[in-house]
Amino acid sequence: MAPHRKQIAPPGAAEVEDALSPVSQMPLYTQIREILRRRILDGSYPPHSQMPSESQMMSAFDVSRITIRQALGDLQKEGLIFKVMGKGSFVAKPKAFQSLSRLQGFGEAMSTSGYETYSLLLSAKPVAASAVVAQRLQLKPEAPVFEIQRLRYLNREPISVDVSYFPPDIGERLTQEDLATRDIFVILENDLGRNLTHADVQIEAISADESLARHLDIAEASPLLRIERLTWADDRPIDFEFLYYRGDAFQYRLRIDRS
Amino acid sequence: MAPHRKQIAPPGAAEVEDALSPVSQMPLYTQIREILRRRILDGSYPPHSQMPSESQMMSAFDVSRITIRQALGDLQKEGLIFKVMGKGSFVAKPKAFQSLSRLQGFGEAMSTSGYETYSLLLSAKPVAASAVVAQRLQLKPEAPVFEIQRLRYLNREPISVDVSYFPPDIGERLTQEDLATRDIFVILENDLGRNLTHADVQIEAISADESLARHLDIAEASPLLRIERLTWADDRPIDFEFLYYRGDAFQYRLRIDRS
DNA sequence: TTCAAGAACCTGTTATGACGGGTCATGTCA
DNA sequence: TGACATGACCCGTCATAACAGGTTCTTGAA
Repeated sequence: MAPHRKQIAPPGAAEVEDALSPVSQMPLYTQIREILRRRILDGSYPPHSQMPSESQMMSAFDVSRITIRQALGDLQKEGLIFKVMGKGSFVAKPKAFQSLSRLQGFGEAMSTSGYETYSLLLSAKPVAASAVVAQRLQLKPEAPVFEIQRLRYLNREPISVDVSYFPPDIGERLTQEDLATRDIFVILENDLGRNLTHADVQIEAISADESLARHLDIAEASPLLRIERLTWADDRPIDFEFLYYRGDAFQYRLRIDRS
Repeated sequence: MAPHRKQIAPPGAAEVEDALSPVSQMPLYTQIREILRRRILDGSYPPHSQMPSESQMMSAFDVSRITIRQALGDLQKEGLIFKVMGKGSFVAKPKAFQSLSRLQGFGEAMSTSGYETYSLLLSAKPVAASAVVAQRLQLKPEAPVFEIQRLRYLNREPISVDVSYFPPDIGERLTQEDLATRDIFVILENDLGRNLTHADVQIEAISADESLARHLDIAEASPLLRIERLTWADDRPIDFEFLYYRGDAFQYRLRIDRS
């Protein structure tokens, strides 16, 4: 048999509840995972409800169990569902703290708090992806990427250095936009029509090196928040950023729920 | 064949580099995952080094590829290794991290990642609440509160100083518990029957002062993550903490959703 | 009627086999 | 010598097949 690259749209099968991406390049388990995610988020599968069993999904999507399990496993590790042996898979309680931890651009977040922000474009040029950048953006090492370096100001004081990496096509389009006053998130969504879904964030503390200290107008070795943020649009990484915030001028705030 | 419940210690096979748990109940992939984790943590597989290929591990452990892949997949999810298609699996730069998506105690979070933690009790005594502490715990300034200072270790290295404030009744009961090895969260929930609901968190970067530097065995002015965390139980603030994490050894990770 | 043994499902674990597609070293040909 | 083709090797994806062990409902015996 030739299982590979089979797409999930079965010929003339109207009884399958969901028409999957017709000619998608994505793996089957990814397609199924996204369908299930959509059903959970739009309420088709309400919180605490039991999902169809693995064998039911095997029939519904016409794939093997290993494929279903990979999709479910992804959702489980995300925390969207949980499984109970002998019983089935269930929709987890939805996170109710999104108000305080929404994926927002810096300007978006600050302007709603009444702060005044703008950016100084330090550089915008194509470069070869470093190992980390390539891995995060799912590209080959040394693949061409677009690098944008900005210095962000809050109330006329420099507060952060942002180094962002984009796939080449996106980066080119961004240079035509007004990066000084507009958030990249807003440009990606409104002008480029990308559907931002979520971001993975890492936060740590480092010392400012000479370059960062000069840009941020602080002493060398001052403490900085270093944030690594990978933003996803429809399950494609679209924006990988290093953000260096002045430790004396910025705080990250959020609310965390006990599951 | 009867593959299930086979243990990994092959009869009289001395050439297998690692004698696996002889009569373990654990699944094979779990055993293999833990062996690989130990090799990474003890330096047998140094950071950035390439690990044996999946087929080599298949032979070495005498299991099928799906089993190896499940073990490697777990380690990858944890961030302990990363894979590059066409090349192989590699050991990631080690750095402890904690997910911010769930409200967890430090020990809870670390032990699920296979790290070893314990605490050294620096002090535990009643004090008068400072302005900030009183405001957060909704008490009058100078009201009596219970202060607990601990030095937390991760893999035998000091990683954070925790200063916690509790209402007096709670503080007294906590001193009777084993604060060295048990999470305060767990004690509050299980022993004191409190229903933890959420926490408000602030994160910033600061420089280590002399006292923190001495406790954490780092140079003065090294970068630290300073976390202020107010934990709530049924809409009453119950635990206010200052956490000072070494910037070179710890990071926070989270996923933020758009909308 | 009560209770225990199954039956029927469910997820967990594992083996085997296959093909797709990326990486890299090597050898061949111009 | 240099560019290119090739093959060995590696991870990614997917199918099929089994058995282990937990949950739940049915059924038959005491």
